[in-house]
Amino acid sequence: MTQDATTAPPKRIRNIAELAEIAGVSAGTVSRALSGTGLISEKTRERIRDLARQHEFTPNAMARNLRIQRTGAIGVVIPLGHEVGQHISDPFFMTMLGHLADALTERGYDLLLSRVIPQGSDWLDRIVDSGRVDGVIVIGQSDQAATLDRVAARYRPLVVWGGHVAGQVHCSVGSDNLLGGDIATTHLIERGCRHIAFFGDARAQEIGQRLAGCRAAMERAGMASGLRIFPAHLTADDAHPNIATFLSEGDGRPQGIVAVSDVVAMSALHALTERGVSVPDQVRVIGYDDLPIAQQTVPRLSTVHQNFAGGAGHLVELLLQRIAGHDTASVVMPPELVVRLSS
Amino acid sequence: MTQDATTAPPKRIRNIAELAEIAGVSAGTVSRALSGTGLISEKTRERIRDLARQHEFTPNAMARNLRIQRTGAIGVVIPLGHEVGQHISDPFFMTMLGHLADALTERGYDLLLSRVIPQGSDWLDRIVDSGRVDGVIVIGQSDQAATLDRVAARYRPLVVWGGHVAGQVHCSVGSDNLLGGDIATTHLIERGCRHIAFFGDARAQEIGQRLAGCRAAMERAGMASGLRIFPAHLTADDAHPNIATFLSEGDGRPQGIVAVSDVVAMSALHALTERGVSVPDQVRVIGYDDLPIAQQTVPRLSTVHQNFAGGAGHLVELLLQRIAGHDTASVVMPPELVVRLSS
DNA sequence: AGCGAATTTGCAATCGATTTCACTTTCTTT
DNA sequence: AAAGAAAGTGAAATCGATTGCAAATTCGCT
Repeated sequence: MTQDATTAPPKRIRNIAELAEIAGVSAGTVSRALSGTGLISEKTRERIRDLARQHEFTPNAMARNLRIQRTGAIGVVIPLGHEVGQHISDPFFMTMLGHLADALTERGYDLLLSRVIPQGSDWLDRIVDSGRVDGVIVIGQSDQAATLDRVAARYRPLVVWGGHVAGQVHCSVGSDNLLGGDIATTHLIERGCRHIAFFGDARAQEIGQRLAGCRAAMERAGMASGLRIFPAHLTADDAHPNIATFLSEGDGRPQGIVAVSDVVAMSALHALTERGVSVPDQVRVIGYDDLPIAQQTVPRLSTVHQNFAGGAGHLVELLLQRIAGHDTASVVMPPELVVRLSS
Repeated sequence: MTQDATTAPPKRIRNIAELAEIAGVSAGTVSRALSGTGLISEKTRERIRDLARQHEFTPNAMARNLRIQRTGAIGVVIPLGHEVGQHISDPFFMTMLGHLADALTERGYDLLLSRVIPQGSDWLDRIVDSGRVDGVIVIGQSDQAATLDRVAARYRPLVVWGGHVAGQVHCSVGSDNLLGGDIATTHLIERGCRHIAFFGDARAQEIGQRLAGCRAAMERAGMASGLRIFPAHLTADDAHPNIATFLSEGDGRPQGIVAVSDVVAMSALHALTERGVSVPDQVRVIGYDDLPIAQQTVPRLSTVHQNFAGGAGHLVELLLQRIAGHDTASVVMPPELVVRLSS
């Protein structure tokens, strides 16, 4: 069985030393030729690179990482804290993840995905101390603000997607949830809603902020008592029972729903239409996030736009700054009201 | 500034040797105590573990990986080949990714995400040869079957989500696309459609198979000439122009649409309702995948169910088998017709 | 041709944990 | 109490690439 030497190598090279032997040089020289760093003559560099290509040899990444003390990977953590039922396939996470994958790939980093259900308080320590990543991005604060602050105090390359509160230790990127909740509610008030229902579980920090914004708007309009809270989970299915309760209140029920996310809003929309309640005529609905699906609902969903692409860019940018040893301030982006047909 | 010794360690331990010095033992003993392997007395093990906990010390993963020659990470690759516009946030990828994350985490593996736009034919080689992962899962064959086969011939721990064709080299897990296309089409025929439109770009292997199934069903019904093909992209926005063309055919237009995915179907639904075409009365629509969003459309989408959870489980299971050195056969799962309200 | 300067290359230490082998300590058993 | 078995521990080699330093080669110039 004869093989073409240029396409099928006779023997697989396992490490830099073996290639060095074939090339008749030392391991150090091979390293310099392949990595591009260090002084080396153009001639031997080309010769060794050709040889490496012929033998389909790639230097072992683990050894390299150990030596240069960096991994070239960023950990992206999705904590599913207050929401046991919440799944990683939630469109919100996925939209964020997609943008992060783009931004990180562009800068030459790999993305190590961890989906954790925080138990105790050392879930994040395990990740940052694992030595597998150069930095960590946490998507969403959930109800873990204390843990985030504690770890951030000792581990610099950490940034978090979420809300900002005065005095927080960790560096965060996110939109102004207070303002977001406010403009969503104000919008419904302007459309004539006197009683408003807030669908969301306020144990998560960001959501608590949106609720606060919602409250502020109601108070400003002198309608503080018109706010009713339904602790809807973020999963689509869980919204249905809440809708049932909601409808059971008959004519005294709220005329507007401020949903904590587009997914919850979508679920509410669906449950309402199924029961013959017309949106927006009988009940107005507004979501939060402005995910791609918000444009595909019937009627098309009004919502509060969060700039995910920009946010992902900020997250990565700030993280690289922190990896480089610089200090960074949190970023708060302004949310934007997008009025479509559901409100 | 006095610090509580149990919560705030005086000095950060950098490696196993430093901890060994504090404990008054050798590095080897610390390794044995922490890793759980090897003979060691229960007493010293506990003592060293306590010490490690106090000092918040975790052994360096890169060094460990280098020594034991495994990374504990699986590469998950999303090739965006024939669909330039296709985004990682496509719900299909995300659903799959979510299930994979679950299955891998459960088995103690990390997930290294790569989103690649295949250029040339070495995109996959770079990943499998990077030395950063113990195995690779590719989500979707796109139009890269040749590359997959070539790499699979030399790199064992590789499994692919997608269709199966006779003689293929790589190990795949997926549903029977031919049958899936067939039952979707047959269903529309049974509902009285004489002319049928196929929305999808057949350059991708799986989609070509679905189209073939569609053709087979039409021929069996003696309606081979009633099939029209629209090369719709998988992105939501791209479907609109196709719908426009579709509608411009007036009364001679097809009465049924076989969409290549739920996303395309959703987009079609939306475009149709927006133009006042009633579904399913005037046009029947059936999707493919049965993503969570299929239950949230109006009207709720009929579709061909793919078992993603089971598929992800199979992918991981087979991959681990192959990592262990065993050989594995491809898995073809039966698709299932789910009739809801759009057909 | 010869000398010093500028490049290249080789040698060996290093990153941090694992593991074999040899040695010491402890425990059984008669 | 002594011999043998069993268990625990330490020293050193190992995984594979990088890099500071020294040695060797090439180059330029008179």
